[in-house]
Amino acid sequence: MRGVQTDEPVTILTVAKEAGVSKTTASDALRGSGRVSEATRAAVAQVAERLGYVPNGSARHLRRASTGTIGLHVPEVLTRSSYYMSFVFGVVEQAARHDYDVTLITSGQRRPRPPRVDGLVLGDPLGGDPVVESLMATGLPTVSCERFPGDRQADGVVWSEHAEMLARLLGHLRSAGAARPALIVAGDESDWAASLHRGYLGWCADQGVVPLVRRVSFDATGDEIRAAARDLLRSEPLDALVCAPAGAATEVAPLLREAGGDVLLASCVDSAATRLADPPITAIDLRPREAGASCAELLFELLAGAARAGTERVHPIELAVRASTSR
Amino acid sequence: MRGVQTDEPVTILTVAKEAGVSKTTASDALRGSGRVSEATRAAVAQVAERLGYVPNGSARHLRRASTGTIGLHVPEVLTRSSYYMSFVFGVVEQAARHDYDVTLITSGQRRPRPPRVDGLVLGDPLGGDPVVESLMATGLPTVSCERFPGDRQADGVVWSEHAEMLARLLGHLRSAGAARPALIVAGDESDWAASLHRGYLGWCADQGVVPLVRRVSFDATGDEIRAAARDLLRSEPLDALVCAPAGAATEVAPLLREAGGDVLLASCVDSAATRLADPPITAIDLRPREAGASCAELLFELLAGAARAGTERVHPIELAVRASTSR
DNA sequence: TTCTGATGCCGGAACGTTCCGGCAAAGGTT
DNA sequence: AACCTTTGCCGGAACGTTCCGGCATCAGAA
Repeated sequence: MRGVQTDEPVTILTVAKEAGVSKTTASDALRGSGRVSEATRAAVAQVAERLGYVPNGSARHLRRASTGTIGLHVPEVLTRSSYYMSFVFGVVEQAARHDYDVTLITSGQRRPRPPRVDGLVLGDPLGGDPVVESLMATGLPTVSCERFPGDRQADGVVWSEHAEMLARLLGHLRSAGAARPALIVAGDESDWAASLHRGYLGWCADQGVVPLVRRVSFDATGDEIRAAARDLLRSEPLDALVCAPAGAATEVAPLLREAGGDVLLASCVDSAATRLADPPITAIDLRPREAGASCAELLFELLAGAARAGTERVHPIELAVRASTSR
Repeated sequence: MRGVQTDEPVTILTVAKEAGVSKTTASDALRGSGRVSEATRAAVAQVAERLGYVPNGSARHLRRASTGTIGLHVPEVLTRSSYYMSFVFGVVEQAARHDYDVTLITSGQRRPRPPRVDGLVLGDPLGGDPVVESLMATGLPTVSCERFPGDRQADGVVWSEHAEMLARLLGHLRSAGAARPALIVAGDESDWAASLHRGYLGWCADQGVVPLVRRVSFDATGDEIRAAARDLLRSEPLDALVCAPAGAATEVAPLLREAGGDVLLASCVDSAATRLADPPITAIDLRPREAGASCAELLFELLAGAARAGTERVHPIELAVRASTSR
């Protein structure tokens, strides 16, 4: 059995002819538009099903002046992080549900003009990123995951309560015996890092704790992060350390272990690496796949006019407490 | 500045009119088809550039009876593995280079009929996977990464010399003092695991070593893999362990450490987790991103007729020797 | 009966591109 | 000079869909 019939494509004209109606009626019946009797609609639908009719996307998009595609941008620098990978999958999955394709836009390739897409999803837009700036300037409907750290915001924003969750994490550390948890966090070019920093300072102020922060660059290497951790270990008697950047916690874990001292360790980004570390590392699960899906969903609502520009949505995140933060 | 001109789309007719030629000539000039003088070609190209002309993909695909999209399938069970994520990015990147979009096909969603794509890339097709079977039956040009463990093969195959590389790894372990390296590997539903198993047995036969293998399921959990490792530790005095499944090595590392015994450890799949483990774990770098790109490239050559069905290509992989395999 | 409006269906145009066939002019060959 | 070939360009058709406007038919109201 060779499988499907590859001989000739079945178009709406084939369906119409077979059902004994005009192409207009066939189209209306299948689309639910126009005026068609229930009997005809059912008959056409059945014929379409039987023939295995699949509408030609190109023709539809040409007629409709849409592309059937959304663009997705994630910061190039962290492309390899599993967070963004999951995020991408979430977007793709949700887009597929709406019969949309996704075109990946990387910072790497120069982008002289707006891409042929109906809308854009920006994952963690960085302030000052020229590609993001140019995408925001296209005027296309846009949804960003986390706020854009600039003057102008995207038409839709999906964000999470990072500051609040960090406060919960810090509270957990304190109840586990840490008097003064330290923080390693990136600069304010991403709204996520900025929120964490702000949340940390706020918690410290509330609790009467003297802040202990080291800042690293957004695309910090393992060496840079270890240097920051070593610096913390040198300067103070450290009892707990929260690492914001993805992968940072696993990178400093060996350092803390060999330093002895029983330092509690937590990460602001959960991943397979933190889950499988020895001991497993307490982390904030950002649920990236669901975040991606949520961004895509909001974009489609914007495109359909079901949501209006300026809509913001909170994406719930979770705290996964593990062995690394118990004595 | 509001950015680009969103007023009215610039089509090939706009360009033609502006350049003072017909749409046919404009199209020929830009596409490089037909007969156009060099002077005209340059003039049209310049006008197109100036007006920021971007050809309408839908119209082109409609005319050309192509979709401008390729489908990509990866096993659902390991979607979260960073190997597949990198693989996907490799495919997307290469596709973008050819002005193609990529639609992700997951095993999850039921797929009643062939998707509207020009061709398919199958990452690690599993024998018996119904989705893979149905995709292979569509008759669409298909490239698989690793052979399909069934009767019929894809039109193009990109594969790596896993058996040979494993032999090299085993040789390295032996020269590091291991007399009888053990192997934890999945069953033969994937060609990759089957090759490793075969390669291991071959090496053992060559070297006069008695094989020591434990098999696990393809989507083995951490528990299943740890159970296999514990079983090995119990049965024999273990001096070296090679873990085939992605992530398996990092899962058994703590076990080996607490067992003492100084067991050498290596993984058949490199990842951030193995690189960052403590100590870093020797692993085979499958270069997934490049593998994805290679699959996509082969598919495009098949589509263009530049490669013929049945083409096979070897994708080079590398051995990364790290601290986990030295005494 | 005739008018009105709703209902069910349809023909044709349009979306922007590519490509087939054709036509005039220029150049080359007998 | 008559003929053929090449070159450069063009008009029109086609891809498959959606949608605007129109045309019957029929039921109910006048």
